[in-house]
Amino acid sequence: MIISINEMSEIPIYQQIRNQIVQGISDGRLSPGEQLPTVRGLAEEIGINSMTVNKAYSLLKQEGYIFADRRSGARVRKEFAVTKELSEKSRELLQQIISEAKVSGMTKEEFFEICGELYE
Amino acid sequence: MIISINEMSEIPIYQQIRNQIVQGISDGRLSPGEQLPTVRGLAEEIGINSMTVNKAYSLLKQEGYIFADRRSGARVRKEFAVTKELSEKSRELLQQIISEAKVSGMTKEEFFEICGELYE
Amino acid sequence: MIISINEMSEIPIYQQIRNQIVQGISDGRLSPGEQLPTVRGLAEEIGINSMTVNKAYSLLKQEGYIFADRRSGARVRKEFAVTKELSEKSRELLQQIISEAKVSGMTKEEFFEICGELYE
Amino acid sequence: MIISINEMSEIPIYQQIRNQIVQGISDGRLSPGEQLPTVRGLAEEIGINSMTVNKAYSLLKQEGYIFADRRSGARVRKEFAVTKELSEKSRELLQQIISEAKVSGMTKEEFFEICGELYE
DNA sequence: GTGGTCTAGACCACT
DNA sequence: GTGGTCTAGACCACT
Repeated sequence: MIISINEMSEIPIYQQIRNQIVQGISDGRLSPGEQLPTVRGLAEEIGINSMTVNKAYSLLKQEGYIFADRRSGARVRKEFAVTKELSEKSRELLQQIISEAKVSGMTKEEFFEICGELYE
Repeated sequence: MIISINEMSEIPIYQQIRNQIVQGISDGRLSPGEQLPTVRGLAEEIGINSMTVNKAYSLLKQEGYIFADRRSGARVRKEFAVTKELSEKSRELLQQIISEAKVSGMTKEEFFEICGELYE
Repeated sequence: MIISINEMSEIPIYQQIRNQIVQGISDGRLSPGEQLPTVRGLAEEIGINSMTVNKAYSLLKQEGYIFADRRSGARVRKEFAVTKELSEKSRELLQQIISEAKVSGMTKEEFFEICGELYE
Repeated sequence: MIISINEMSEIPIYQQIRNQIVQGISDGRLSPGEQLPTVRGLAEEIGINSMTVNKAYSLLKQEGYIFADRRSGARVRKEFAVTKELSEKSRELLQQIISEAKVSGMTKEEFFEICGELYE
C-alpha cells in the first residue's frame, strides 16, 4: 500500500499517515496481521523525518489499529472488536458535517447517497 | 441560543463558536435574519477576548452564513444558496469517519441509522 | 429613479447611494440638470438617517456629479467634462480585478466580453 | 518580490498585502510553488505587526492563492482552478468603474485600450 | 454602540 | 523555526 503525503493539505503529516493506514485497514488493502513498513523505511520512502512516522505509528497503536511486534516493527491488529460505535470525536464531526449538509439544502436521502458511495 | 466553549478541546475557540452557530442555523434555533450577540457582548459572556469572537464572525461571514456591519451588528443570512454539496474538506472527513465505522464492524444500515438521528 | 439599499452588503450605505446615483447618471436614468430628491425625502423613503444621505450627497458634490441649487436641493450636473480618464483609485481597482481575472484563467477577449455587456 | 505599504491609503494593510501578492501571482513575479516570506520576516521587513501579515496570509489561503503550514512556511499554490469567472464583488466593482468611465466620456474602445494595457 | 483593524506580546503544535 | 491562536488594549468608520 502506497502512502502519499499532500503537502498542500493543512492536515499534519502524521495525521495523514494515520488516516491512510486506517483507510487501508478499512477497505482491505491492509490485512489483519500484515507487516507495516518500518518507521525508518517509510520515512525515507516519503521523504520526511522519521519522528513524524513514529508519531503516526504511536497514535495508531494507542487507538488499537496496530501493534508492535518483537523485531521493533509494526503489524496490523489481527482482530478488531466489533464495537459498532463511533468515537465521541467522530460523532461530533459527523454532526457538524450533517449541519452543513442541511444548510446547503441537502435532503437526508441525498446525504445517504453520498455516504453509500463512500461506504463502497 | 447559548454558546458554550470547551476549554479542554483541541478545536480552537473561534472554530467552536463558528461550529455552534452553523449548527444553530441548521437545526432552526437561529432563524434567517436573526440578530446575533454583539462581538463584545458574546466575548464577555463566554469570558474570552473579543478578537476571538471577531475571528469566528469573520469566518462565518466569508462562508456566507451571516452578514455583519457597523450599523446593526451581525445577523443570520436570509437566504442560503441551495448547493446540495459538501465541501472537499467535509467529504474527506466523512470518508475518514466511514472508514472508522467500517473497522468497528458497523454496517452501512447501522451507520445510516446514526446519520438519520443526527439529521433529525 | 429608485434607490435601494442592500443591508447585507458590506459597502457603507452612503457609498451605495453614491454608487447608484453615479450609475443612474451613467446609464441615462438621471438626466443632466435633473432634480434629485431632498436629503430628508430620500432618507425617509429609504428609511435611514438623513445624515447618511447628506454624506452621500456631499461626496457626489465633491466629485462633481451633482451641485446644490438655491432651494437647498440638489441637481445632476449639466455638463460633464470629457476627461476620458479613470481616477487613480478606479485604475487601481481595475488592475486588481484584471489580476484576479487572469489567475482565474480568463483571456483578454473573455474579459472584454464581460466589460462589453456591462458597457451596454 | 517587494511588498510596499501605503500608510495613507484607506485600504487596510492586510488587504494591500493580499492584493500585491495576487498581482504578483497574476503577472508571473511569483511562480507556482514559490516560497513566500515568513510571516514574521515580512512583518519585520514592512515594519508592521505579524498578526497583520498573518491575516493577509489567512485570507490568501482561504481564497486558494497560497497554502501554508508550520513545516515549510507559506507557498504559492501549484494549480489554480480555471473558473474563468469574476467574483460577485469584482463584477459589481467593475460595473461601478465602467459607469464612471462612461460619465467621463470614455468610449467602450477607449476603455478596452486601458484594460488591454493592464492585461499586458 | 457597532464591527473592523492594528499592536505588542505570549504560548502552542508540527517538524 | 514555522504558522496558528489568543490576550489586553487601542483607535477608527459608520450610523
